[in-house]
Amino acid sequence: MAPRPLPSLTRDQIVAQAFILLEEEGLESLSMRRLAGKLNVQAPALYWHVTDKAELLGMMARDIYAAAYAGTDAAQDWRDWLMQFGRALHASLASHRDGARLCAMARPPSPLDAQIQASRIAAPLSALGLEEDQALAHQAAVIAFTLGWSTYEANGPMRDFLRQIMDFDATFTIGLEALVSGLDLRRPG
Amino acid sequence: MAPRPLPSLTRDQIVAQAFILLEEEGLESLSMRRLAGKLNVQAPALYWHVTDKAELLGMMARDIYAAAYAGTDAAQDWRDWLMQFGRALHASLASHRDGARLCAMARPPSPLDAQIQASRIAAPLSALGLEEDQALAHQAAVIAFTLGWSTYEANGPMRDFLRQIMDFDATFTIGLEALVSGLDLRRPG
DNA sequence: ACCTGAACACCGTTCAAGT
DNA sequence: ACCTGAACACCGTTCAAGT
Repeated sequence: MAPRPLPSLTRDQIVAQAFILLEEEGLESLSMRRLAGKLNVQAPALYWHVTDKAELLGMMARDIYAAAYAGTDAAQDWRDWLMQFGRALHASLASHRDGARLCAMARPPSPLDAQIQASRIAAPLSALGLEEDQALAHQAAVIAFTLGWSTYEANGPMRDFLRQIMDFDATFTIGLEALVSGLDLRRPG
Repeated sequence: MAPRPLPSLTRDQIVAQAFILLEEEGLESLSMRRLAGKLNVQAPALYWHVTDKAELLGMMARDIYAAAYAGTDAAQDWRDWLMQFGRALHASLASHRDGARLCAMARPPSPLDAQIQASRIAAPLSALGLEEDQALAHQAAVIAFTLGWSTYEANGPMRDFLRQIMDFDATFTIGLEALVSGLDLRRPG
């Protein structure tokens, strides 16, 4: 009765619990009301910490991408970096139920200054010798391929069908290698 | 042959009206109730023609893919076919509001026999000399890349951000070319 | 065969009011 | 500052009943 404890909600707590709920029930059942229930709070309470559900999903997607960057170690060259990053993103998307669908529908949080953001994103590849334009284009290609692939992988019936006719993980790696090799061909020199 | 007393609903009508509603209001507002309203019918009436909303979305996704295949003409070789198909799919996804998100969440309709379906899908590339395994793997790679790319393109804030730092269409084509070239490298001979 | 009316069990979000 | 209670305007889906 009357549970009014000192620790109040934080955005991090909300996101963490949202991931738990996602794992347990799937994206369809990830509602603000259920999430609030898990946090022993009424649904409107969430709106003090978060502007709307889209922002919450955006924060979750941000975490999934962040895990991919964190899983990409120091690389020999930009091709190595892209391969590592593609595999890490693939793993990160697969590590959360409906991770790919979540990222497919999430809007990016806080549109900061585009140029600053761009050079931050390009930084790891720039450090390996790519110009910023190329760094962004190549990374976008790898993300698109990986997100698209993971989308199919996350689609139950589609996955069951494709599993019967190909080795899913091996074919992903082959495709990723093909993409990175192809990007290499376009390099001057 | 036998004349019907009144023109009743058909699945095709429902799908056609769903595309109109999608264009006008977006995926968020594509509800069974609104769709029924547009068809001058009550919502439960739709459930006589369609098992559920997921099936309806599946039929819409099927049409989007079908347009991509229809937009792929006779090709010189399998690389040409993949390039054409990638561009046609890109165009088809972009031609409907939220087309990529729709395909990302739709489940494929009617899981027929996997082997039969597989050879149907592989047919155009098999005719150009690819073995069925390669045909499926290469087509899956192109679809994944294109769907993933279109997903970002359809994401309003993300698109606005990326537009500032790259030429979206040109970079798509470059990535697609890189992917297909890279697949070519893996060909024996 | 095909559709309506009414209902069930939900949603996201707002907002005055409490603490 | 942080949360509740109550409400608004919706959802997808089921099902008995009508035609």
